[in-house]
Amino acid sequence: MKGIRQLAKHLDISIGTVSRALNGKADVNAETRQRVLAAAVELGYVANQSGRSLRQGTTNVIGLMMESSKETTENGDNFFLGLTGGLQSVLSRHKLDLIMLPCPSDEDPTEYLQRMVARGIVDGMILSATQRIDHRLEFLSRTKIPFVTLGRSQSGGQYAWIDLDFEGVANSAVDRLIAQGHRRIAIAAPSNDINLGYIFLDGYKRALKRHGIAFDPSLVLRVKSSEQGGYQAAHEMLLLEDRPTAIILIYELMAIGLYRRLTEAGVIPGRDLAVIGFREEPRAKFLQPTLTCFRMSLRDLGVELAETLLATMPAYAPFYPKGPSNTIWPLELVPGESDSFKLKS
Amino acid sequence: MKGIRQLAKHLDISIGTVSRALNGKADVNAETRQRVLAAAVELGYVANQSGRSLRQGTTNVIGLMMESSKETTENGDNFFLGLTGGLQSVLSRHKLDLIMLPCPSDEDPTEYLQRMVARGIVDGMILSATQRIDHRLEFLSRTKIPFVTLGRSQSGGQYAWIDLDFEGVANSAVDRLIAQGHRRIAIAAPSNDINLGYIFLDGYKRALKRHGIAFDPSLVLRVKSSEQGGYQAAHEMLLLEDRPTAIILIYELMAIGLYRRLTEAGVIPGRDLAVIGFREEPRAKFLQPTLTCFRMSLRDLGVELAETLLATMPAYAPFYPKGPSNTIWPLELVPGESDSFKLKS
DNA sequence: CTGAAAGCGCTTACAG
DNA sequence: CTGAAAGCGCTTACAG
Repeated sequence: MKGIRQLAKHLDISIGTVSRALNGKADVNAETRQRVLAAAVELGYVANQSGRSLRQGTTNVIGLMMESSKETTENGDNFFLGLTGGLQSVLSRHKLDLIMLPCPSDEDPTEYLQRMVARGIVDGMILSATQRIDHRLEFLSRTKIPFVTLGRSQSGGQYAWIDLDFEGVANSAVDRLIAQGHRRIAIAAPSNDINLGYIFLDGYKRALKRHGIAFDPSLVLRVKSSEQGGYQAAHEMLLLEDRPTAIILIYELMAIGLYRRLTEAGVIPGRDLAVIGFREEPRAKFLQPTLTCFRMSLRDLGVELAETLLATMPAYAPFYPKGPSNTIWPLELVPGESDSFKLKS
Repeated sequence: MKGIRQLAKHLDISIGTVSRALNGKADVNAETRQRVLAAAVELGYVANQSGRSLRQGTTNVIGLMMESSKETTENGDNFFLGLTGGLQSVLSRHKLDLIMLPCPSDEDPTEYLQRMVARGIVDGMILSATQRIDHRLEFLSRTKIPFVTLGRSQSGGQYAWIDLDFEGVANSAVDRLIAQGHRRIAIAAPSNDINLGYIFLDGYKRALKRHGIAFDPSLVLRVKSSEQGGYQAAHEMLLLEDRPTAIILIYELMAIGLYRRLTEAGVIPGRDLAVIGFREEPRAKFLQPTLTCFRMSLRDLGVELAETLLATMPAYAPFYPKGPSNTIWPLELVPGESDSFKLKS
């Protein structure tokens, strides 16, 4: 005999009472509860999750899906680990555990997600790397699994999401560069179908328009979201006939590769070319000259993601009355030396 | 009605036959099996994991425990994502799923592990960041949960582990530096209680002894396993009265911070100071001059970890007859420019 | 306040 | 080859 039955026998009471005591139900004698709690600690008893899940229909587990693409893996990405702290601080309030689900790079993300959901190992999902057309969202909407995404999509209809303020970043960056006299401003955008690339490009176009500058497609450099991509972007930019005087990057690690290619070519950031990076990154802090970029708290973002998800789950919605929400997450400009020069006109 | 019952009703057969067909049991009529399989796909049926787990006593899930310490998080760590590909390629052979379990930095790792194990959400565990004294190993040994660790420990008695060949790295690095005329060789070792620091230090001492060089404790720089730690190591080294002519690093990202501090001080790696880094890292590939370091395949290591774990699990041991094993994982030296100069004597 | 019992969704001996 | 039934470990109406 094992499990709750053993514990009940040990205490010479019924398993029902043990369960109620352990789960903090009100109608349990205070002394009985103490005895049960003490015995549970003593015998190291913790309720088997499969038994609970089967009975309750919930697993008390929230999944964070990650796509371990080759690109991500090779370049390192502390993004997810950075989120977990904030996520867990919220989830632990409700005794929910967080697990990370790495989708193998050779498996279709939608199929992987379907498998995980159908197996019933999570009560809710947090998705990232949202694609412009993302079948995962339709699937989750259809099967009524609570979820929140980091990143907007054209798919999925009404759903909860949080996304970075790409529009704001594009505006700040373009305004700043134009104030310094720049007119030819390139951007390095991801070459895949991730939605943020499209959103950023739109923001960039609108910002240019506001300043009466014509959009030049040749200044949009499509590269991988990686250091190598940054290197590639610099390389392609240097080959342009009418070379831009400034560049905005849309992935944090691009700056490292970009600096390297520029250095090879004798082009000095902040003197010969204005560079504005994306998210502030410890690894990019060591760049010389220091990079102008944007700051945000991964932990706070994790908190917001968790609260937004819980707001969509009936069992927790009362605690988070805001309901399923869509949030644009602000980033704060951190001035560096990489764009601190006025263009001679 | 839902689940297997609904599927069975739809097909007008018993749930037992549905289950047997789905699970590939031999004693099912071929045509029946086809019908079941087709219907399952059509209706999107996948067996509920809680039901299976409860009945079978296994979850078909393997956990990879990660400690998202502040240090790790801030510096980014693609190490785990790099392992997942190899891990999953093995686990998927047996229809096992991999989940990553991030231990919150404010929770005791042993307690976190106990909670996860007691809840019964995994059949086996992969541990990392092994400490010299690591209570997790004793706990897992005691409760007979199959596990493998990345990193040796003094705890836990007989158990399966894989560890990097720190001794080999120390030997190669020291031999190489001494061949170039170096006698004062510093090392930057982690300041926490992680076991690899101790093992590396031992290897380093033995290598020095082999060459008849006295060990000088002041040349052991205890710093954080991060870029900042590398910066700190360079800083401390520059303050030493009798400055070393070479330094060996024990964490891959230290090189980046170290280079930065050296550059600030006008000390050029590969000319004024020989530097040998640890694991080859895409992020460190951009360093100039190129870093001498050690290469290994994270994917292959993932494969080995998974196979070693499965060898300890009765249900899978027949496929991996090597049994619970201890493996020293080799690393291959990749010569760079950072130590390619002969010391004038 | 407590106990006895039902039942969550599966898999698997067992009977035929 | 298939069906009927037991039972994995829990929680929770229900009865007292």
